[in-house]
Amino acid sequence: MLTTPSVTAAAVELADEVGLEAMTMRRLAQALGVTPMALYKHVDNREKLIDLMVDQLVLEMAPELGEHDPASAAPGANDPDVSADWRDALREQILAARATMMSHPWSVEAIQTRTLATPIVLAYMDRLMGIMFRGGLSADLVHHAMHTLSTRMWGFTQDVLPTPSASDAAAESGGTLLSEEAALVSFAASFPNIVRMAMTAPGAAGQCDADAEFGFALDILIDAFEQRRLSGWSSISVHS
Amino acid sequence: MLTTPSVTAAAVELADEVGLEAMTMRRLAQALGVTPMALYKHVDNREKLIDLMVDQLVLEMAPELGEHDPASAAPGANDPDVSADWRDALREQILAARATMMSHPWSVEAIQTRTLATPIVLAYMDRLMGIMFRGGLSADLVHHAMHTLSTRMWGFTQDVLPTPSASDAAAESGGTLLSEEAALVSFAASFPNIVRMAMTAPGAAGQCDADAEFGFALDILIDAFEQRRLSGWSSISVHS
DNA sequence: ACTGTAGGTGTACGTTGTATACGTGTCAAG
DNA sequence: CTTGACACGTATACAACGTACACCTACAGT
Repeated sequence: MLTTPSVTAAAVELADEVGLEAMTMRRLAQALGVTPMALYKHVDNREKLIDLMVDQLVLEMAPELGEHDPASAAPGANDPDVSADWRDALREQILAARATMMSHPWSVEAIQTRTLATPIVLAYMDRLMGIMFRGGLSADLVHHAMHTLSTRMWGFTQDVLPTPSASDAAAESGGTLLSEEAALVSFAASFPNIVRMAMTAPGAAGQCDADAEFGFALDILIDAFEQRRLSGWSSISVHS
Repeated sequence: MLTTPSVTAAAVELADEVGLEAMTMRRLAQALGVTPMALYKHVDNREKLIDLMVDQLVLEMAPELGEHDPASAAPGANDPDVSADWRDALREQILAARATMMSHPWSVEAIQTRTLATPIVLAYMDRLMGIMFRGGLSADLVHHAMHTLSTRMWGFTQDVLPTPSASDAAAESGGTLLSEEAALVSFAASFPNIVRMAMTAPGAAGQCDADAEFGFALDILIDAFEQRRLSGWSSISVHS
């Protein structure tokens, strides 16, 4: 028999295989050996289903967030231990998120298209804020930090650095057909800085280490937050 | 008569009004007083059309990038003047991008879904890198900086901080119907840190100043890059 | 035994992107 | 002047999508 969790799990599995866009209600139904409309007895619609998928992801990376009983839970029950520095705790949590997200390629698109947060998502964010509060950050700073982290709090960044193929450069050169080599020369003339970066940066000639890039950026942010905590930063004094 | 630029311009205008998703080929054709299939004489398909729309946006915010003649252009022709500090130049460029992007709400979604960079997009990135190179950053650091900027180099960040309504909290409390007030209490019990942040942070009670948040984050990053430039940072020494 | 309901099916509608075939006006070559 | 190719818009059609609606059917509670 179908249940909401079983449908969600199947949806996750299907999205893992074929991607989010190709995870259609019809294909999902077929994968479950069932009629498309059967899904709607357990799921409001496709959007809500994706909400559920994201929830499952969050639970996968932080199972504690599942036992969520607002009535009986003591405040702060979500909060993980922070014996060490809050910075380590935050980094660790975010890298855990990253590990999960990276194993489900569709999660990036899924999260970016969510408009409303589910309780589980809220619990995750609450946990992140808890770490910062216990680290001594002001509410003001926590607020700015959460905005600054943006999608990085989910362990990913939208990569916006394309690796254009040589054929792109060829296509770009006014329709003139060029050899691959000539195309590269033309490309270098047009975008000298891109070429300079690609040729000179260590490891950038091949593909770069996404984890290292992520860690680089994350450390910058966390260190900046700590620095502002120490100096008693406040958004008010900054106002123009 | 229809032309590729006129179709693109109409698409931008339509997307401005109804959003990217609602900018369908049929509606666009109707807006142009033409049959849907007529568009395909000037545009490969919907995805490519969105590419063109993004190009138009980039040209809107940096018209110089349009005169792009690889054969005759001297290397560095794209590069803006950097009489002042490279940091100011970079910030200025990115804030200019932000101004354009914010006036076209669909641009965020559009950019995030692009997979391949057009020459104009490459020219924009090349220009950003040029600013950094002329500021004295190493290729290594420029590379990391571009990754770290991520979508922020386009002047936006995906906001991932929801403002859940009270009804969400009610819906979340096990299906029990609660008064709005009771729902808020329940919410506070479940997500103490979110509530603490919302109640305490200046301006966070209402809605927060997105421009200020963006500037806060951007300054953190730019300052961090400068700091690493000064200390002769290299990615190699960092490797675990 | 009766009846409501949970959970599945079947059919159908409106909407999407776009392939294919068809016109028709313009302009260049013979 | 004719002709024929080509650029540009049209008409029709298809496959796929999400999902509303009506229906069946088996089991639970009275």
